[in-house]
Amino acid sequence: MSMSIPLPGLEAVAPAAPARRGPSREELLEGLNEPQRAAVVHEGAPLLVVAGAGSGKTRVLTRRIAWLISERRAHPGSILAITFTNKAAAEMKERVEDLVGKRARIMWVSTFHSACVRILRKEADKLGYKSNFSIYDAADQKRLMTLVCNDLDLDPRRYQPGALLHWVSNQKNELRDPEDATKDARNHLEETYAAAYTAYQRRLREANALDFDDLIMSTVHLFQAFPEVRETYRRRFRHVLIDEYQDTNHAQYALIHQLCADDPEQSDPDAERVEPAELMVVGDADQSIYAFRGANIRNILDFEQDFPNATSILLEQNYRSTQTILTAANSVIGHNKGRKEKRLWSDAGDGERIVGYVADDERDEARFVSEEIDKLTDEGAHRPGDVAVFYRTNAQSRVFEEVFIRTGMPYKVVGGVRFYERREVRDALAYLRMLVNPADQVSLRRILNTPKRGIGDRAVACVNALAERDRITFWEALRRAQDAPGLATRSLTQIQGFVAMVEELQSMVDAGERADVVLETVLARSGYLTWLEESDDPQDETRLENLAELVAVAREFAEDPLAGPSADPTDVEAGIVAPGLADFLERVALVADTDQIPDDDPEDSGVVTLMTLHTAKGLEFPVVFLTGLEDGVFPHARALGDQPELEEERRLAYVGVTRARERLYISRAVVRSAWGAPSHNPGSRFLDELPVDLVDWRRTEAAQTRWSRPDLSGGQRFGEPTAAGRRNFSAAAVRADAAARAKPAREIPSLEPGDRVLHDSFGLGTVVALEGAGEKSVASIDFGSEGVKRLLLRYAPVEKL
DNA sequence: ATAGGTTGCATTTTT
DNA sequence: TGCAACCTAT
Repeated sequence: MSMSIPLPGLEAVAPAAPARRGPSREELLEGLNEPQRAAVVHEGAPLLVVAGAGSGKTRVLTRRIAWLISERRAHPGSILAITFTNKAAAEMKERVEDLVGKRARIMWVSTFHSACVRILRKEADKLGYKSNFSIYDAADQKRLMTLVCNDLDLDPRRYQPGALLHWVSNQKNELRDPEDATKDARNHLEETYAAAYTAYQRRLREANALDFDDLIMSTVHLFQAFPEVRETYRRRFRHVLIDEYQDTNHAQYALIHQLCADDPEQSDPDAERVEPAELMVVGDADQSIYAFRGANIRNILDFEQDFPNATSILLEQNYRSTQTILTAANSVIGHNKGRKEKRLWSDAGDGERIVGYVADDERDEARFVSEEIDKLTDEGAHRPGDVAVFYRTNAQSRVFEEVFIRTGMPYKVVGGVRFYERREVRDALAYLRMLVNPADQVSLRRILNTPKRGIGDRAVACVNALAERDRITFWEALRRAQDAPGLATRSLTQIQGFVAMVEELQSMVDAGERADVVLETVLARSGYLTWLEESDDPQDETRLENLAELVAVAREFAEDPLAGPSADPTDVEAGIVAPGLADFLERVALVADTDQIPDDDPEDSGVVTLMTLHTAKGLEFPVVFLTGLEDGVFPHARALGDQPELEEERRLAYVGVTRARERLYISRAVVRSAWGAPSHNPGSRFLDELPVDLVDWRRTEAAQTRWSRPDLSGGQRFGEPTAAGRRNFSAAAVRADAAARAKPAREIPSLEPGDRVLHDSFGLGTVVALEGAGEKSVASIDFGSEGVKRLLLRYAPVEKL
């Protein structure tokens, strides 16, 4: 009989007698309001905590976990808590640890993705993966999809990798595998998409890689296909807590369901019935702003139907903002249809009125913001670090930066190009990834000729041809490059040098060398450092610094005994594993960034924070400027004609407003330059949804139109350069044509159907047909997986073999 | 192999 | 307008 079996290692560290006396009941409930307490002590049925903005949901989560451990004697290893960021997970863990001590460490507090990776590493073989699989992020996905598009010879104008990936992501979020997608394709477009999905997924598998969406989907599929595995985890996790439930997608919902709902098909009917885990989800439908990424607001709206007997608790008391700000927020969000009524309230008093400003243009708006911050700091009321400026799109940050630089206002833009997205950082990580997982073709090909070592497209094509002929991985083909037909001796020598270097580095990894040491060796041995050092591009200076930073991150990681989301603390504490290179890579793949948000150090006055509204979610600032409140900007133009999208924009506005603690400013520009031409924008409809008496308009449109009326002919004049650009286009085409004609004709290989040829980028091919003669001769050549191409022989870099 | 020109693109992005 | 990716000419 299979009783509840803890996972290996659990008993080993289960503290025999926790010496430390836990917190008392009173301590755990101290300072909580009634509904918060109810949520903390709730037992049994699934619980939905509807937590309005600033209502103390993190407190509820941490206290509840502490309560479970210390009052209800739950084993910490039986707790699974899911948050949306690793940062939030780390904070939560720390806070629980403060309450109940070190034993809290063996809880699983992580993101969906980290938790799934942990499960998948253990069970990878069941799905036909190796446990050293790579995790592909957006950039890797794009590279891979681009390869697929070339493979399938898709018209790049009709089928863009980005659009295909978006579609694939949706499929995965809906748990639909390539077969499902193919089966249900309704038209040619969908068939093509499904074919791309199929090929993309095959390539991922060949690379022993999973993308972000796969992490969730594969775990769900694993639990579906292997009931005994599912049961293991169902038995293990007796308490499941999910934060930000409104942002879950269907796949994540399914995963929760597999763990926490009644299991109709328990694998062993004789087994003692496993009671479903106790589930608590926390969220706020009004703050659901990620539908565009697959989040499904229905998950939270339908919770009570999805989980029978569910109860819900409403947290409406806000501990963050003034009543004025909350009334404004309630009023705006009240315009959304079909939402469950919720009214935030505070006993902190009304506070300041909201300040409104209508600017002439975006410059004027930025100037107003800057001056207003100056005033606040001069008065001593606030420091720059208290202030945040929010906007709808990243492009809007530019004017603020320009004006802030000029006025000497210290600021920081959060978002934009991130550390781990920088080219040099990605290169370095690609090296590390291919060392751990040589099948990882995307990483391997990225660094094969970076820095330049004379392994160009042509050599790659030859090796790739060999890989396909012999059905081996690209890496295997590199090792056997001497067998590759058509490979120049020089290229072969280079490849052999590369292979030797990689094998040497791999032996370091196999010996368990620390991540930072491997990284430093990679950078030195590959010639990457020398390459940057010898470059005269001033940007490469920064690149070197970034790499130094990356090494520092790796070192810090290697020295942290509890590092690595994959490293089960259970194992680490038992001395089974130390964090290695693979763990470092996992951290880097799953953790967005080293903290971008400036921390609030009371010692210095800090800097103004600039960010998009999306990034602002979960944060709070004493002073908030909500800018660009114009129809077409915010709400965004693409949402104007669409009710659901408009409601999501409104939730975004709600999120923005509720970030403010004391002072809220709202502003808009009458004229705003949007890519080239200036446009006249009407005020945001959200402005009309604010109670009039709450807003102190410092300047209105009436006041400003009197001075300057937007000049429509001016707009046309601005439009002209575009037309000039169009003319340019044809002139350039003519020039290019002339240049082509002037160029001496290249020698045209005489070909016959059946001839074998080598093409610089398509690799090996067979001539299928010929048309035309002399300079106009065109050959149709079958390049195998690259497809049949029609090539004008005068230009095509083909060589008869 | 690489610079320079050309084209096309332009919401939001916790993982 | 500003950029990034791509292509092409050297």
